[in-house]
Amino acid sequence: MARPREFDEDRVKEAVMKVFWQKGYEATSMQDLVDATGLLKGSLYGAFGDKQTLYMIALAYYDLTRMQAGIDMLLGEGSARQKISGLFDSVIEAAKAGEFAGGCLLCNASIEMAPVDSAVASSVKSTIRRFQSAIKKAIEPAIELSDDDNSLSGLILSAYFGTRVLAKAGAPVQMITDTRDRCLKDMN
Amino acid sequence: MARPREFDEDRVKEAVMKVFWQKGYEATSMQDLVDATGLLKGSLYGAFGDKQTLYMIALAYYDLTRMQAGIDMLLGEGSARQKISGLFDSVIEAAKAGEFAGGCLLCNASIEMAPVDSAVASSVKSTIRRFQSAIKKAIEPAIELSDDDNSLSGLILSAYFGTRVLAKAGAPVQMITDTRDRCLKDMN
DNA sequence: GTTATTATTGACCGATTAGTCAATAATTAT
DNA sequence: ATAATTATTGACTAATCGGTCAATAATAAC
Repeated sequence: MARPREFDEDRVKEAVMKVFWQKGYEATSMQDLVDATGLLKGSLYGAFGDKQTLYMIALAYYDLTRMQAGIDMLLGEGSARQKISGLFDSVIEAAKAGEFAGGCLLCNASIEMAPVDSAVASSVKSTIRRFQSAIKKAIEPAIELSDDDNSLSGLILSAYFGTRVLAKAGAPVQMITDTRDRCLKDMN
Repeated sequence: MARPREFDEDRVKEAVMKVFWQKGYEATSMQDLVDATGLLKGSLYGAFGDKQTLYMIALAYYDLTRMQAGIDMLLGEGSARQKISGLFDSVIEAAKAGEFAGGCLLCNASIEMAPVDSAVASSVKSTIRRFQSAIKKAIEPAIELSDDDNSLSGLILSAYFGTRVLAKAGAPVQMITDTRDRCLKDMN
């Protein structure tokens, strides 16, 4: 009963996400999003909303695609060691591939936007909770009964975010492998 | 032989640093710096240079004051456990005090600027190296001879940056104390 | 074919951006 | 006093910012 859209919604979300992922919120202009999506400004506003809304959509899409892939891996087949090792290996691969300097949109959003945008803060916190839960489940079989699994999952979570920061800083990959190896050592 | 400056250089650096620390590079306007320093735009440009140069100055001042304080603590008196505990306690205190959401300018710069500004990248990498060296020295007395002190210092470094991210995301303080406690457990 | 509805288009807006500059002021050396 | 030098001032610029909107186009229902 109306004119149909000429674009694929997911392709636009993916393109928007990648721009925010790579450049951050403030450094991204609406023109950047126009260039990346192929849509004109009016269409972007009409279909999705303003810049802040687009950022929330990008964040949700990152959670749905990238973070969920990690969570699925943590909850899937394999030993605890394999899973935690895989977590850090994905950071190493991203850093080597130069995928946006090995960065993580969730991490970037935590630093740039969460402190000044409560909607971002609550979205980020929710993803972090799910992520830590998955880590906790993944390491459960490997820790001693006397151990506190909260503290080890907390350490792995922190270390994971930390390696994302180090990767962006251009620190040597060695630092990431060191971090990974020492985390694995805690799981014998 | 010429008109003397009316401002104290360090006070201006401190003010500039705090604005960049709190808001990041892109979200900070020259007007923000004018407001924070009390200097007019022309004076800022004349005395220090453009926005990018001011950011580098802020970064150097952060290193000189905040990071160096941490390094001095790590290299000073006290047991290894006390020092590493103190590292994370400073994050907890900053998070509780709400000091710019517990953030760290070095960490922010790593994420926002290092990937797009090689001068920032090299400055950040240099500070990170000094910081890890201090951590390594601090834990040396506490680790077994068979241990690889590189990997433990790498883990602590990653975990430290990670807690900075978590603090900015507004994650519960529990996550930071968990991380701290588990790091200390590795040093028995 | 006509109507209703929605998508696309690109010109347009006021505000803000980083940065410049000529005029003026304050100092020291002579 | 005068000259030389540097700091302060605030008006100014061109470009870019996020966001709007009326006109046009494309579809489905009737």
